[in-house]
Amino acid sequence: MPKSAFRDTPQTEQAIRTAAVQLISKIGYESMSLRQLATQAGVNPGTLYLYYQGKKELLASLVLGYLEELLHAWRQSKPMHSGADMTLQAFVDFHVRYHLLRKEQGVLGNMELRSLDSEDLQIVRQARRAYLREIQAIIEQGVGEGLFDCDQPKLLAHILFNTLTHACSWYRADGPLSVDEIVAQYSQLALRMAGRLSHPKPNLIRLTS
Amino acid sequence: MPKSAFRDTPQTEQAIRTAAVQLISKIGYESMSLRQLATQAGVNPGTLYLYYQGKKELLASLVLGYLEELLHAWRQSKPMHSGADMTLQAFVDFHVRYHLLRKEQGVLGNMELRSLDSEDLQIVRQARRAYLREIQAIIEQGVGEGLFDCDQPKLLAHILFNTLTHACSWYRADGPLSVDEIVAQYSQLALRMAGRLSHPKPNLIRLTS
Amino acid sequence: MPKSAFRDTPQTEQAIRTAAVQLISKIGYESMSLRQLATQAGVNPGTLYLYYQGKKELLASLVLGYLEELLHAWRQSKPMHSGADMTLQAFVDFHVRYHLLRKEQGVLGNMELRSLDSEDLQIVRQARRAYLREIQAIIEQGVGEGLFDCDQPKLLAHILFNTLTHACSWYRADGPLSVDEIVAQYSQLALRMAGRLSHPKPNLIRLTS
Amino acid sequence: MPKSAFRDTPQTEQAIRTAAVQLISKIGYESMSLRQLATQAGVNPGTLYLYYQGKKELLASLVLGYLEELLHAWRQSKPMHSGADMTLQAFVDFHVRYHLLRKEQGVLGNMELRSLDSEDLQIVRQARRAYLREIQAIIEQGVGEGLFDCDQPKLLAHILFNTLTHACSWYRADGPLSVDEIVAQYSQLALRMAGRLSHPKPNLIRLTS
DNA sequence: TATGAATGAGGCTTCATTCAT
DNA sequence: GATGAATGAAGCCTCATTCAT
Repeated sequence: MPKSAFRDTPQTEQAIRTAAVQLISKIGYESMSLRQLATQAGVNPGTLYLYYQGKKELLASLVLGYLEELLHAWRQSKPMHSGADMTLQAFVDFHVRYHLLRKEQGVLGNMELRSLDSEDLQIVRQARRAYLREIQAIIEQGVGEGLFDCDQPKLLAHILFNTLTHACSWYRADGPLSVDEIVAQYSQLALRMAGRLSHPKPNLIRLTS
Repeated sequence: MPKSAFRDTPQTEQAIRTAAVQLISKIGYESMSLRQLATQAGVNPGTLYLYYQGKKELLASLVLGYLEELLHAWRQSKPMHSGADMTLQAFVDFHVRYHLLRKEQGVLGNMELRSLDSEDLQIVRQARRAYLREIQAIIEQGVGEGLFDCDQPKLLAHILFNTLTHACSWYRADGPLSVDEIVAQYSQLALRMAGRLSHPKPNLIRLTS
Repeated sequence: MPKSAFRDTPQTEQAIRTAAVQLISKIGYESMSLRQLATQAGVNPGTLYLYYQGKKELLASLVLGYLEELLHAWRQSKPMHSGADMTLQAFVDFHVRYHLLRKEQGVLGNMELRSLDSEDLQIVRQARRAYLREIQAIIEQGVGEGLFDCDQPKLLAHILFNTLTHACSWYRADGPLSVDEIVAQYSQLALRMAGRLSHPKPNLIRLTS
Repeated sequence: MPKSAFRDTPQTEQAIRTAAVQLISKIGYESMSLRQLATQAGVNPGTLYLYYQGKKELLASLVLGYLEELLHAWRQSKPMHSGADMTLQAFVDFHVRYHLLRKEQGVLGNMELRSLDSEDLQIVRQARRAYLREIQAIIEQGVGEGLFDCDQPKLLAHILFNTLTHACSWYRADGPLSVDEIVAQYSQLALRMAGRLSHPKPNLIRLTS
């Protein structure tokens, strides 16, 4: 499983990115000082500027990297030729599991992006939209198949993303629920939110995607 | 509709609180400087310290005030002697509407509270738990009545709070959906998440809560 | 034993003065905030300005009061018609005892007066000089009587004042030396510093002061 | 004449230390703002924090440096194999001259150390004690040699330090007394305070310290 | 006489950032 | 590619002081 676009990034930059994600998830982006980050990454504060133009660009890059990797990973693991209900379950499994195992990344997924420049913001939003479209597509497929009932697939995709990502804000490895159990919970929840019909209308002939 | 404990708060303090909520919702707590806040509130920076011991205590007070007012308002408006499905709908209606009309407050409901002292944090968490218990109670009532299907009511309450509050992070007054429509969407969603049974098992005699 | 010029000072002002001396001796003049002082004195910060024009004037008044009271008290207790050696001993007894029993005042006696306005400074210095002249007079009397040996009486007075007042900076009520023992130590020291002659030159007729 | 441990300190730090000693001696530690200090040292306020953790640590370092340099310098210049009276005179000569030529340092020697952290305070006190022990040793040697009469050598050392250091609080280069004359005055004073016996008891065999 | 709310200035400190080496 | 010293701006907070009541 490739580490996405940052596979062959120099060691120093990886150290910075890893340290940044950890720090941001622990104390928040605004609270993280670049001195702290540099210390944690084991480099000099000035070094950060060899890789990023400033604190904001670093954040943009992290969020973007997160979203791109997420999308990439999902595309790798999503099932082909499945019914929408199966695909949705696969998605929930993927998304929740991905974040529970990378709790630090979760904060990037739910982060308020108020700190970004509007330019960076647009790029990030685009990447986010690409991922949301994947969810939306599943829902629309399900509606088309008569499996789901949803009249605002785009909105639901947005809400689902928020709800699923939220898992990692309360999950504790030593909590009462295992990862599998949590995934199961969210899986059920997602199907319900999508209005999965117990008895799909089988006769309806769907012609469009 | 009571304005909570801060109804008869001195004019200056109200100005501070209002300005703080607006600023925090716009640029975030960490990004808000007390100079900014003072300017927006129309007072001198030093004046803030006549009302709060510091920036953190201000945040704690705001979040606490928000949670207490929220709980109070809900207790005022919640229907008595209704079935759990009706009550849940009433709750969604109340909670979503409340936040859509007070978008700035919404950020307080979803805010990471990393900035708080552990003492303040505990108080805030307690207030939050009190509100979550209200949701949990509805779900449990519904399960008891054979209307809902949920084996983790506490968790669902937590998730519901997050999902519903999330509404105000994307709602635009000039967007395509009206408040009523949004409320309807979330209402349906909430019922689904609670596993509302189309055909509740009427004959089943429930003895336990 | 009258409390000097501040005998019939209003209760509030006395509370302020007492609190101020205590606070200054404990944390220093610069470190003492007027809020602290007001709190300790049990009054409102604004009230201080009914009695003093500002922080500096308060200090000037305290130091002045201290010096005047000191001079007054010494004049009350100094022996008449004694030899200079007896008088010096009486002085040391008085001065050291006075300060050991009023440790807080001691700081006023050794305080750097850098914070004062030059006008206040002059007044304070004048009062200080008046007290120093008392010491100087004793020394000069002793020299005249052939009891002491000192060619810089004014300087010695200055040094003596410093040395004796210094006592209260190290004295602890629970230390190994009693007040009486300390007084005895300083008494001996003072006589030695004044060059007390074991065998005063008795035949020398002194005509000048 | 070694410049102590701070001889080969970077230029910037030396500028800070020098400026700090000057400012503190002129207006006092509490009154000195770090902005003032930075300006005087020709650096940016933030630069101070590259060398010291805060204002208090700076003071601790200055006082400690002063005491260590003082002790070092004295150990360099103290005579060997002299009688206690000669050594005491050498000490007074050294100590008074040292401070008259470095009036700014004098304030460090007499400073109230209320502003220090208790940890720093302990270190400073230890350094101070080391220097006082040098004085005490001279006195005790003199007593042992039958030259001095003093039953509280430790106390006398303390008082002597205060009295001698006090010189620089009134000395003016343009005053009536030259440095040599002042040294002579204090030299006589110190011998007297030590109870120098005109006719030491030569036959008395001293066995104890 | 005394208060309490408010102020403007300035305190110490830390920030993101730069740049010569 | 990386550093360490330095900066200017700004952070939170506290100060002495004023003034309507």
